[in-house]
Amino acid sequence: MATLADVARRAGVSPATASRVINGSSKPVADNLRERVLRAVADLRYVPNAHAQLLARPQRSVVGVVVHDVSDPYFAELTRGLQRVATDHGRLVIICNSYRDPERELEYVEMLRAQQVAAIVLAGSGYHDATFTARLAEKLAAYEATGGRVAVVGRHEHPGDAVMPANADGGRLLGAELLRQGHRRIGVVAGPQVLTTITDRLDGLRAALAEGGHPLSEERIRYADFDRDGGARAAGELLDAVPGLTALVALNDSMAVGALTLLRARDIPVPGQVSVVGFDDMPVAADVTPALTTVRLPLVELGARAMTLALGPAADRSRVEVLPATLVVRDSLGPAPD
Amino acid sequence: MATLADVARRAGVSPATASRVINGSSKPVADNLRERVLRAVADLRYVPNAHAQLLARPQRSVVGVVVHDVSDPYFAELTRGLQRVATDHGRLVIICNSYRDPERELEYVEMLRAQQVAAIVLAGSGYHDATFTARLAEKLAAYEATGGRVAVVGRHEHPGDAVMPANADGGRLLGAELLRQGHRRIGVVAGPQVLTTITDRLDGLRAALAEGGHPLSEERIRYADFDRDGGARAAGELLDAVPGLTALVALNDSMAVGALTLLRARDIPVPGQVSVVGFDDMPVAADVTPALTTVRLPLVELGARAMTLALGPAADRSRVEVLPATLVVRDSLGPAPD
DNA sequence: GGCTGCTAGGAAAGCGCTTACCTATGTGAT
DNA sequence: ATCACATAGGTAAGCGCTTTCCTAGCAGCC
Repeated sequence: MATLADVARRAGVSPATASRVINGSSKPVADNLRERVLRAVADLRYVPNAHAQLLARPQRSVVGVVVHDVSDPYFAELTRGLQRVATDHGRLVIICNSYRDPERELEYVEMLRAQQVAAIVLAGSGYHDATFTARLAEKLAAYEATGGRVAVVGRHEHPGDAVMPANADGGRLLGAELLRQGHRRIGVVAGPQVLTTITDRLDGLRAALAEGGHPLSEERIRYADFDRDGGARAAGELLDAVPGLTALVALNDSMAVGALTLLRARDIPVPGQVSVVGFDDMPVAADVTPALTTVRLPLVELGARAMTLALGPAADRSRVEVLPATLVVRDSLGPAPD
Repeated sequence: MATLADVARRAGVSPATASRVINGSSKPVADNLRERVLRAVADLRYVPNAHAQLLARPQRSVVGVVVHDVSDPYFAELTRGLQRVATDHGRLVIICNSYRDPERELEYVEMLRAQQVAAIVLAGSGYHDATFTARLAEKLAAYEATGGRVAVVGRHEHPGDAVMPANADGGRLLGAELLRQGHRRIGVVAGPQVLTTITDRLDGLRAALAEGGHPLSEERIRYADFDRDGGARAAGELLDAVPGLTALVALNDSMAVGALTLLRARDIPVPGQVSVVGFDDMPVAADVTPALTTVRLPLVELGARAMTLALGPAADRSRVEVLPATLVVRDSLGPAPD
């Protein structure tokens, strides 16, 4: 690897001068020297060593992002927003998949700190686990103490900057619409109960149903894995457990698709006999038949805002932005049968 | 940020000793000293500066990945394989989205070189553009000259290690199956013609049809954008241009879904009147109605193999692994109507 | 022509770490 | 008791870069 010294030697100047030319320093350099340096750079295919640069002038050029899993469409969208803003700021981004393992999340924060990243964005859902939350907060504080910036998306663990989707509002929208269409016997296909995202959505749904005079009873909620199979299984259990069920609320679209699959397998018409609604408005929601009624979260925007907070000027106090949820009406929800 | 020197001072030892206990060096250290160092590390929440470490002992801990777009399910899957292996090797991964912009790809290679990443994995499709290919090869060579490792997935540009999906075989499988089911008037919804992935798939399809005695005529191919809208538009044009068309081959699943949408909008039964096949077997392929017959590519495996090559021992000569494509039969392909 | 005052370029320190090399201590053998 | 040797721990160099500080050279002025 060619070094600055190599370039300087070849150009017949001091490393200081070479550095000044390469970084376009404010200090003026004679044109002939400048040219010689530039030629040497080209000849040697010199690229400055980012680590040495960082050591000499602490100006971080990489940001870290911790998500549950980039290959999940939810995080793929979120990440797109994060990346866009990071790229606009000239930053590279390290993406870490925690696969919903809190321990791994902690490890990654540590590794990112060691990498001296400019900022860490933690995306995903928080956990109902006080011990973990405390340890995470502690690690983040240690990182921030060294000048790092932190922003979280969709989770509450951090006392600083946060961008939140209106999960509870989304649940509320769904509940209200279901009631409006006459549904009373409603089953809920929920994800893992430890995730705050799930409980937030559920809280909104509960509130809307209670306000409408038809409170949700706990035995009509099934906590399952956050994917198709989990959705199908939970839907099956609910169908068996609740006679006369007219609607299924899945707390994300993957589970809703699973529920749809199960209903088709049982030859139950959707929405003729049972309506299904999802959450997140993933691309798949529009592609299935019937197309899913769901709640749209501005994921790209959420990611973009989070990265903007993380990379923009630090605020003296914590900023929390909430981005609205909207109902997307498609075919999978219809009026309740008599 | 606490430094090694801080730790050493607090523990009352030299930086050398502190370094030795922290890195578990082979040199033995007395237990009481070791303990004091460890306590100091804990007290100060010391995390070694990865850049300084890298400068002192050139042992890269980060790898770079360049993809078209992580939020595209194709790359999401690929990336999952890449990440898994990188994580197993204890490496963090920087993911760069080129958004199919060759210029940006080049820039990223440069930035990754500056970051001294241990390896660069270039994923996606190559371009039919000799100038670009040469420039890319040159940049990669410069990077490799500094000890970096390079592997490519799904592209031919690199003289070294490569992992390839059997794109042509996939096209061939589709062609053969179409013929077997009696289809003769076949339209092709292709992606951008500059992508080698597209032309490879097309070549396989062409070969199979030609071997079956029904060569594909060029006016039955429409090059469009690689997404739903492109697929819908191209499908519409083909339907209008080719009377009696009985099958539509889309060169990826997104375009196939677009085609399906268009056919439904025109009330054309699938596969009753027109069959549709896709490529890639993305999750959505199983979710649409009718479920898509498509070609499965082992994407996770492809990514994993590429990262394994990139992180494993260097070979003296280039290794090219081809991973097989398989036909996934679902409902969207039926026999040709009379 | 001699002085001041500026400027372009170089020398060198230092960022945080690892490690080769050296010193001082303790051990065992004689 | 003396010496040789092994060994724990320290000293310092150096990784590649930036930047402060300094020097040498020059122009401009009286």
